[in-house]
Amino acid sequence: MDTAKRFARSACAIANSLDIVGDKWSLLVVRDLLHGKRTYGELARSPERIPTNLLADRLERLVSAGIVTRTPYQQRPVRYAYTLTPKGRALGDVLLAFVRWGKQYIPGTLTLKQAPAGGEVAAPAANSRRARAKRAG
Amino acid sequence: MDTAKRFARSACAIANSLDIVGDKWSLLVVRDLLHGKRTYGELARSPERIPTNLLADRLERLVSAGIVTRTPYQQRPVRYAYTLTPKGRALGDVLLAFVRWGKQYIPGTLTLKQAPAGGEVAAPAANSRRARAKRAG
DNA sequence: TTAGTCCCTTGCATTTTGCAAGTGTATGGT
DNA sequence: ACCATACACTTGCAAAATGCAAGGGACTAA
Repeated sequence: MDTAKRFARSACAIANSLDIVGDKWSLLVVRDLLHGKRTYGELARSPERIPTNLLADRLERLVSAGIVTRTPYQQRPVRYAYTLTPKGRALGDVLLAFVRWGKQYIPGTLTLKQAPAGGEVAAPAANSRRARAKRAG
Repeated sequence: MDTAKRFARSACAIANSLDIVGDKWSLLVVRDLLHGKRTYGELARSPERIPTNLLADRLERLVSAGIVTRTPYQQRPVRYAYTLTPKGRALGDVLLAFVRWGKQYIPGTLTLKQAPAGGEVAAPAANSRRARAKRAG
């Protein structure tokens, strides 16, 4: 198969990298995994509050791109931990470049570790029957 | 104004960088400008073939983000050249990180300079009356 | 039972993207 | 004058991606 068919847009390494992680969420997920987060819930609670359908979608894509691995860490019920592959860990260099650029050119931005409350945000308890009854009026 | 209002998602430098250039096209435009392209037409003719409405939109956004400057390079008709500001040139480090990652982990990808025909693709002559008549049947 | 947690899925409205064609201003050729 | 072409966009519209809110299954603890 030739170049025209093998790549979506061109053979450029930048273009193809962007086709994999060139959106507003993928690299944030990688960032969190690099910071040691491992579960869906931990990722969902990050300060940017990724919508859960997008989190599920991004994890799936990252897994099929060979950037993330999904492994069960408990049974009954089975729960999965998401971890970076070497390919995923190598994105750390890209993230570092973004951090340096952002800190230099976007006033007020920080590394997540410097953010208040350790970069975590509390999640509301949203799915109890009480909460649902309350919303229903 | 506090952090919650000043940033769209969080104070994280990565998140805010992605809010500016975290899509599939912006960094390709920056790449081309770094490679010395200067006009709308040159940018539009890059191998990835950015749709022209998106090119116009991205240039506008990059200008208002302080990454690109638009200056007239001729009169009658007035034509503009797009060039990178220091903030834009500094994105070179991000692009370099993407190139290294892509070349290592996405088989077959290249630097644009290594691509056939110097990374350029011919544009069809699409707006002549003859071409239009031909399409109309 | 009831409440709560965890990990997602689903429905749907809004926004973004992408394709194709059109527009306005100019130059060069005949 | 007339035609072809170039350049730099704009416009219209369909398709895809995003984001919000709610739903749901599997389980634990009270």
